[in-house]
Amino acid sequence: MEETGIVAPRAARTLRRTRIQEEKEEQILSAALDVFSQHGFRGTTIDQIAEVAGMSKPNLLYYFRTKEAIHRALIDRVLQTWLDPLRAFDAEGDPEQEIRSYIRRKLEMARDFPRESRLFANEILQGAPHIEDELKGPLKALVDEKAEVIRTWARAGKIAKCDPYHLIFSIWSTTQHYADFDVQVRAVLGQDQAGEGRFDDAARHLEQLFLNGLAVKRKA
Amino acid sequence: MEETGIVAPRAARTLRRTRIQEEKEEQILSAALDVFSQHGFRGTTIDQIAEVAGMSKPNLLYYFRTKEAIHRALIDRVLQTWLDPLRAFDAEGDPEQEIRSYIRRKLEMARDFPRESRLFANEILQGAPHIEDELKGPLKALVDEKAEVIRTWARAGKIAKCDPYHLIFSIWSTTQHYADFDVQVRAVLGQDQAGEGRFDDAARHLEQLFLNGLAVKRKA
DNA sequence: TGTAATGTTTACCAATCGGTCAAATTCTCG
DNA sequence: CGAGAATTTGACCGATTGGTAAACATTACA
Repeated sequence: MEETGIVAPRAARTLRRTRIQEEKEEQILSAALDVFSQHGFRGTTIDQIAEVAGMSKPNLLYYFRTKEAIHRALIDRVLQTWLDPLRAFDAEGDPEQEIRSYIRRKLEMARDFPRESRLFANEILQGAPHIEDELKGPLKALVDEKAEVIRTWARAGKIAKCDPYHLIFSIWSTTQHYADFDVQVRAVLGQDQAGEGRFDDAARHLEQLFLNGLAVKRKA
Repeated sequence: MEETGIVAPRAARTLRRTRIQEEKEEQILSAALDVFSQHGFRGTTIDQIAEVAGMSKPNLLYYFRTKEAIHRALIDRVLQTWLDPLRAFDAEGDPEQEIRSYIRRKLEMARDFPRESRLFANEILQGAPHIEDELKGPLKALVDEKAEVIRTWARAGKIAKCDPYHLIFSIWSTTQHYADFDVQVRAVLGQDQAGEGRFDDAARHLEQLFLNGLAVKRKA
């Protein structure tokens, strides 16, 4: 019946959102982000979310009627902001600077919103049952558009010829790796890298990698 | 009581494995790989595995006493082979060729063993509760060793100076992306890329990326 | 202040969860 | 074949699952 992710409380007659509604829904979504991003949709229980959110299960279900509704609300919200950096990709800008800042922005998101990244990763890993249409529609359209920009740069000789789609995949995977595989990254780097310094190192490394590669040889 | 992942059937008095044991355990592990890699540990039910394996739940539990035992057996097996390509990294070899074939090997694994890759990704996403020690011990040791090799190459001027750890992360993430994020990759590329051609494109792209970067500018 | 709408809790439900058990069946090997 | 081991099954268990019903408490607002 309901189509929206965020569902009005059952008893609600009005369409306006109360202060309490605002607060509680925020609590729930934050708690759900914690749990969903770690255990995936099926591995998450409503009781778990309710406990993290600090409320009883029926109370939680007063705001979101089903587990799916919570999940969809989260996914919608994340999808909306997740592609902003790519949207910011400017065809008129300087290629080097555009790529550099795209990498930096994606890396900042991995650092500042790791739960969102993992939620997305979990969804894709499970075969994207809830967002297949989003991927094939809006996402593909956006990537197609930006791929054309990159291709133009390459044709103009501003960057080396390359497959723009796989280039985008490479930027996505390398940056999101620091959110999704954080545990592994920490384990390998050891605790000397306890702080956030690894993100600066990663930024330097990725900028060099994408702009210069390993410089083993040159075509020209 | 039991420490091993693969548990001998309860009634077994002998230590030898029967032909049936061999077959059934293989069926179970393959089915479990399907389900675990898609839904993670907590999202997977024994009934599900049993159904995919084509046997009853009690029958399955005759071969593996608990859900955890199945999962551990799988993880152990995957961990063992997953790092083989990195182990093959040869300090004496030609840097360009070593990196090239490492990328190719990892990409082949993403193509041929996507379930294994996703199982691993799921485990890491969930905070690596079952393999933290493996990561901090054997994995870190191996990476430390190979990082030193890369550093030596850089010092000898054979490749550009770079952070070897983040270089390895980059290779891992870009290659595994084609297994873990397969749905997204397919969605973005469209069905024209229905076959396995995307792996060849990816190989070409990644070789160029890592060896030449985008060649926007040169240090020298 | 009163009252209707909003919010919360306790008790509960059917279905599914991981796992057990004993009986029934099939296999192996002398 | 026959006997003992190995395998398979159905019936079952307590705990947990997603979700509901209704009584109760609180809030907003006329």
